[in-house]
Amino acid sequence: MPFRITNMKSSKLTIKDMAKKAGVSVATISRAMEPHTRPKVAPHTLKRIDALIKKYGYTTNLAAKHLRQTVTKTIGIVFPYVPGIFYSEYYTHILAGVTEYLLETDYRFKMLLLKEGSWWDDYNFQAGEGVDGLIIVHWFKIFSNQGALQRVDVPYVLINDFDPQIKAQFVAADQVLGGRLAAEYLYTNGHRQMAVLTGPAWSVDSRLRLEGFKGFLKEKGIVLAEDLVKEAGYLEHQAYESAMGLIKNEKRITAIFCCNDQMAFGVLRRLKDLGLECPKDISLLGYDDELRASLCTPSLTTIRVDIVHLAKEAARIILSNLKSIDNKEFTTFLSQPTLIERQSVKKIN
Amino acid sequence: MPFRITNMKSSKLTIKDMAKKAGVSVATISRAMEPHTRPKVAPHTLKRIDALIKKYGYTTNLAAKHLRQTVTKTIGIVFPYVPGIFYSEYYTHILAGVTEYLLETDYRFKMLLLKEGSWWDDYNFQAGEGVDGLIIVHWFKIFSNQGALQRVDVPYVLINDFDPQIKAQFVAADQVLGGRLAAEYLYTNGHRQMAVLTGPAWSVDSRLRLEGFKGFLKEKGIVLAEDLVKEAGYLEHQAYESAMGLIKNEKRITAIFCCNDQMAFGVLRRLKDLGLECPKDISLLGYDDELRASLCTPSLTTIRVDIVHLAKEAARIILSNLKSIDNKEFTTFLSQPTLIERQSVKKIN
DNA sequence: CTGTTAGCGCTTTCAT
DNA sequence: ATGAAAGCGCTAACAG
Repeated sequence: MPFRITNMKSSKLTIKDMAKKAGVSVATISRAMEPHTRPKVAPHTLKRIDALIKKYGYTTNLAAKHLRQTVTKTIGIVFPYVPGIFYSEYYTHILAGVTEYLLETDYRFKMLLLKEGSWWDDYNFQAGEGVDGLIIVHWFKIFSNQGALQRVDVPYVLINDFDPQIKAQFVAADQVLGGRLAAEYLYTNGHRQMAVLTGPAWSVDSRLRLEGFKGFLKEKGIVLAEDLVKEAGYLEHQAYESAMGLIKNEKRITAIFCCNDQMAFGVLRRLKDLGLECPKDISLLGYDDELRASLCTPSLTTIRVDIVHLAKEAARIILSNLKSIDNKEFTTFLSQPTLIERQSVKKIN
Repeated sequence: MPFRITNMKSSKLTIKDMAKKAGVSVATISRAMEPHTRPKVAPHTLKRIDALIKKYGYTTNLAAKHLRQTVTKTIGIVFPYVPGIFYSEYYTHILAGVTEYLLETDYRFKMLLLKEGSWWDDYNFQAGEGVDGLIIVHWFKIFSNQGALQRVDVPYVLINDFDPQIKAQFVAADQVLGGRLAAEYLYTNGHRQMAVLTGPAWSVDSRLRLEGFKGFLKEKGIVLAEDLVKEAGYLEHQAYESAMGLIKNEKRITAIFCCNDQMAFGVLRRLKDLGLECPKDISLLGYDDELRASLCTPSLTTIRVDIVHLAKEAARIILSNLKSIDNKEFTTFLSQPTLIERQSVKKIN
């Protein structure tokens, strides 16, 4: 016999109901609900109210509360609504870092997923939905429209995808350097004919990594052929597909630089399926240093960015900005990537 | 020269401001903001309003909006605020599944983190903070107090931690069966002296897994000694510590069943540091089948639950319940775990 | 210590 | 097609 739920929303108790039950005014109930106003209520009244609240399970209506007071004691993080994002440690470690930091504070945490362009295209999304401050990931993907970012109505910090044009607080890794490190390492190991698998077109970081990579090679007089740079959307399965063209290319490449580890894993699988060996036949260089990178065979040489640290930093900055509300500076926190040497790159001479 | 932000919140445009600018009433602006009411506004008025909205970047205040209308077109997920949760695929894959499903709909997604007991202890948390339906993970951790769960004011679905006592919609894996599979496999491979590393005390699932494990052994006349069952909070580093006592125990164990993979990885590391070999010296059995399980050395034999599928199912159910608001049944979706055989268990005779 | 009251920004009848 | 006005549930200023 199935049990039925009734829609309790309609019968939700309001502060008025509680006031009536307790024989006090709504103001008194209100005061009893917040730690810092509780001392204003007489102990015996408090006791009675608390009992009632417990009995009926009254909770304040947040919408109403936030309409009155703007402080919500909540930090939000915004991700673009792209498929597969939670399979990538890049995103989950941002979550890990931010929440780890916030857990030690009295701030709540909320994550919002935004469809592309939603912020602007449908005017019904609002930046500060119950949030005092915002950490924004892939701002470019969400705020592709001119100036939309400046309209966010709470203090915010952008993680990565650094763009000096944007006057905003950034917490980012030096992706150009990361790209350079990759190129330098491959070059030093004797590689001259290389290919690159990039992230999606909207990714500023992917562009910067490529820029750094190309930049170093250019200094060495090497130009990366157009057809040796392919987009694979940061996705493992897409890289698996795209790798084909790179490997079978008439220009015999000796190494592939993947703009994230996920894509490197895809290429690795493709190589195996093709009966090729890494690094013997083709060397591979990743980016991110995901957990799997040290476990796969061969273990993956990759560029490491301490994203958890970056995320904690973002949380720290947002909270500090909240304290000194209208007097903050656009500092830019830039973290240095490092190369983690493993087994996926062969030394050739 | 640092650039300054001014707190834009204070200067946020309201519907009144827009009405004045457009020379219409607030009602007209309101109608222009929502697709289904837009037809009620004359085309030329609409055009003028749209331009203004674009120009000033006006967005409606969600708190005010939700105070009037209860529908938010948003599904929320609630996690307990415990450290390390985003390092575990168990949680990130729940996120992956739910969002993957929701992405195909016109629902927004929001994730909330709740500190232990917050729902009840501080009465200021409210279930439906801008959410039409809720997916709740580890309900027991959040709603440890009697009846608090029943007070949630929106339709909800609980993922895992199945308890037949609770009259609610569950989407869960059959953890008892999972535990049985583990015991059966070890038993079949000749193991008789085994130990177990469990999740935190509040985890219903961990308890169920252990129950199933013990249950099977009991049928075979084997009783698990008290001191061979240790709690390690589902955490890798904690398992690394706890493993010590199990391994050095005078009762010479031949295998350890870990209630999640993370803990198995911790034990694996401990074994290595102790100069012991898995599975030669001690066999290991995990639970969850994380990505790393197939990559570590030795690869980990583990119990697999399709958590992504479970999560999608939860999202599907919540949406379907929302359609037929006060006429839903407590169906319980139970998924079957399977054993993934790899290299971490030795056959002994 | 407690109550009265204005009003946060919006949606939605009800008029016109 | 548009406007006037009530009121969602709450907080905070003010009065007592």
